[in-house]
Amino acid sequence: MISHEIFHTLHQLSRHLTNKQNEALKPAGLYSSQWAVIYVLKQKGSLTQKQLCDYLSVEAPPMTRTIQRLVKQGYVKQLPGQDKREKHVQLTDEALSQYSNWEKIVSDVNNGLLSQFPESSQKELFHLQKTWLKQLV
Amino acid sequence: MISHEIFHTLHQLSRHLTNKQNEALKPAGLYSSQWAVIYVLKQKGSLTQKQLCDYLSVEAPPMTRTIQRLVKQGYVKQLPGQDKREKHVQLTDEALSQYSNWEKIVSDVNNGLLSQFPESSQKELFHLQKTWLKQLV
DNA sequence: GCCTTATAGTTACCTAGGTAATTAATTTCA
DNA sequence: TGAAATTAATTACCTAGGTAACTATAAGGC
Repeated sequence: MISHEIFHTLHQLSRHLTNKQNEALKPAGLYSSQWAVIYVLKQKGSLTQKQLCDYLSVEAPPMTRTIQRLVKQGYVKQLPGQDKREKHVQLTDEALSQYSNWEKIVSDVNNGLLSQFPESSQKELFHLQKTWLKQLV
Repeated sequence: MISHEIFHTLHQLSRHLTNKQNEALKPAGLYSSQWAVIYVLKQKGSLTQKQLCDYLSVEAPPMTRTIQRLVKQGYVKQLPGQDKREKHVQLTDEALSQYSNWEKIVSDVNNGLLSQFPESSQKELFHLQKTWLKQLV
């Protein structure tokens, strides 16, 4: 019965990686959950909170909190949409000007975490994860 | 730059699996974090909280909370050790008598989550995860 | 022996993410 | 058109896990 071990190892890996990312982002005043939102917004431009939830597979309430913190820090603004229920979220100029710094911080920590792990293994792992996840969702 | 995708996929997988386990355990009145403790205690017999933290790679405060809930539910007891700072934790008879039910619940949900994922892939994924984790810790 | 340091556990407080219930705006449909 | 159902976002409250500060016990150095 290998299932228990797979789940446990995956859980530990996930926590470890998140912790390391948070540690690296701390000097920048950001948390990993905030970075995830910023990263998506940088690529997509403007999204409703619902769209952000769908992209990141997160429920609405935690998304509301993460965005409100980003708004308070001045990194994100919420614009009312045609549909008045929606809030269109986008990065501020301040966030755009800092993006490359943040991107470097995250790239560096990620590369450090992967540095001893051969690229072929990375690709294989990624492929397996993606395949499994696709079956589950 | 594959790193961001690996981290994101792994994070999503971990959340999804935990959510499914919690859902399955709900009728039994248990949470996945409690099950993790019970599972270790069943195999090891009696452990101090420190040892439990080390086995599960969890900090002391969340372990205290999880154990206190298990104590309140009558599934775990804390015995003072030779070293009076320590608390030796072990399963109660009540927990032992229910263990096989819980074990079946978790096995079933785990197997369900893995049912479409070939066993060779499971083994490969587990191997890669374990290898990576070993490098990180 | 005594004082300092280390360790086990707890408490308080933080982020991350989940469900349930609520509100306001939009759709649907009879 | 007007009532009912749906949807986007929020609020309140829960578990999960992290750090910092604290308490009580144990271990070491003098």
